[in-house]
Amino acid sequence: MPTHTDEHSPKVVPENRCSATDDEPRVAAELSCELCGLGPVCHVLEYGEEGSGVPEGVLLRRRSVARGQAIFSSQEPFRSIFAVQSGSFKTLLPNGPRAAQVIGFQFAGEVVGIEGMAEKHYPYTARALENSSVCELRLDRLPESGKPLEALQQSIIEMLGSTVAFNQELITTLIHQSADQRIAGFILGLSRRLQRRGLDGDFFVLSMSRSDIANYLGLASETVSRILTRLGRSGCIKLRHRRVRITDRRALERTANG
Amino acid sequence: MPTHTDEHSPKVVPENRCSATDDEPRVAAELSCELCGLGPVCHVLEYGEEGSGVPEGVLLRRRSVARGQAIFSSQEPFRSIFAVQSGSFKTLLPNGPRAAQVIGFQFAGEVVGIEGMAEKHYPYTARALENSSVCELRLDRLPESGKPLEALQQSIIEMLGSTVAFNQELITTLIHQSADQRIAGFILGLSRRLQRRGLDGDFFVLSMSRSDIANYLGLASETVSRILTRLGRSGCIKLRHRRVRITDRRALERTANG
DNA sequence: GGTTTTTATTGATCTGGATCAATTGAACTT
DNA sequence: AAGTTCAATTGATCCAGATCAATAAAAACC
Repeated sequence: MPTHTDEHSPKVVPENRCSATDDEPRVAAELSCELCGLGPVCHVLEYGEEGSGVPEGVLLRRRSVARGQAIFSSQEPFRSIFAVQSGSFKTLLPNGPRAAQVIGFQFAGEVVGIEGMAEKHYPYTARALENSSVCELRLDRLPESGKPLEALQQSIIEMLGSTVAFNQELITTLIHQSADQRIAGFILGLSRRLQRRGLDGDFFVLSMSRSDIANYLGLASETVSRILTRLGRSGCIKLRHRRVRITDRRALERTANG
Repeated sequence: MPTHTDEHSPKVVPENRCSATDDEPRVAAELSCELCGLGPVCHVLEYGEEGSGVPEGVLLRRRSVARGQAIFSSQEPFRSIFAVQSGSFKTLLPNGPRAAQVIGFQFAGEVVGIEGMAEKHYPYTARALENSSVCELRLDRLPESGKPLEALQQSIIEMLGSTVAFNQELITTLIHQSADQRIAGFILGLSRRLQRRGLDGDFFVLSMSRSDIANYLGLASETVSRILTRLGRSGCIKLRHRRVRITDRRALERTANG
């Protein structure tokens, strides 16, 4: 009988919870181009510059994506890379008979789909975790545009390089870290990524489910749940549903480093 | 890392032969350029063509590397990508206070170091597992050579793309597969990679230690040892010291798939 | 050759996190 | 407001693989 709730805490929000005044952010604001990871690429293409002569819509297009909808699917022929303008996505690698493997999450300002450029087909599916919007860059139309490719390719190389680095980090994490370390590190990672794009890194919404997190980190969803509440009890974070507030970053970092 | 598909038949007779008397192969033969993963790149640069006009030694250089020696180290500024001509290497990601993480193995015909191109510094150290030789391609000298970059960059993009794909596979493996599956899959993977370069895929030498394998697969070295002998007892492989012969590929594949 | 050092095998025990199972709670529908 | 459905929490149990420990076998060295 887990009724430790009522006796001592009348109507007060429990310690490890966010205060009731923290409203859910209704619709995420779109990120400005300066903070976007596609920035360098767009700059090469002279978007955002005055009188660039390239008609908007040929190479660059904005789309909104409903929660649960995919912007592209695994095996589809490659056409475009996308930058998240608002909202968030998960990427899924098909995994034979088993359920798909979550191999990444993307937030505002981050780029999805470059891997497709190398392989000619998207290797994974990208699915919106909430109502979102993206910038689509039609790379397959680039030759027609008459733009020089060299600088663009260099940007692509750099983006692929950071993807490799990120994945190698993840591999190390999966091999060496305990479940607690992984989850503390995951929260910190999200926080830093949001901050990099000028968003709030201390209070944010986990747009993905517990089982998405579990799948991504190689854990059971029950374990994720347990550890999140434990992190709440130990004062590192305040957690309510999918809203997280980092209350003791130091302690969280200590947990992440073992 | 698997890069592109070969259409030529093997020209090199590998020294790690299939003799019943288990002789240690003394010095592995060097791989021909047709079977090398750098092939497309070299082709772009018109190496191997008659009268290419580019003096050998400016862009391309051959080096031999003693066992235990590093061809480049993590954090060093990027200069070259390398193709393994003979022998084998492991790549090591520094991992804070802990021992370095093995993030990959490279064999004849495979390419090492491209990730450095994106980051301007090598992210990892590449160390020879045995006496080996490499082809060094001085990409930093490329601008001076007056060669067009576009096609080369496209090859780099493709190589980085397959690295990403390979790592994402590895992540899935680490998350979903049991220790037995990982090791069976590891052996099969080595076998396929050797075959792709025209080498013997049924009998080969594990040039890396049990703990290198363990580190790479996220296991304890004792577990690797135990499972290897178990695979031996079940008739999938014959194992003596570091020499492996695949005796029942079917069964091995069944083990790898669970 | 013999001696030391490193690497691998095998056994015995222990544990982090998976799995099974039962509620509880949110978010949609109507 | 009351179902209905899906996500999350919490508890109890179990096991794959880590860890500890003790040889054994290669490789390296003199």
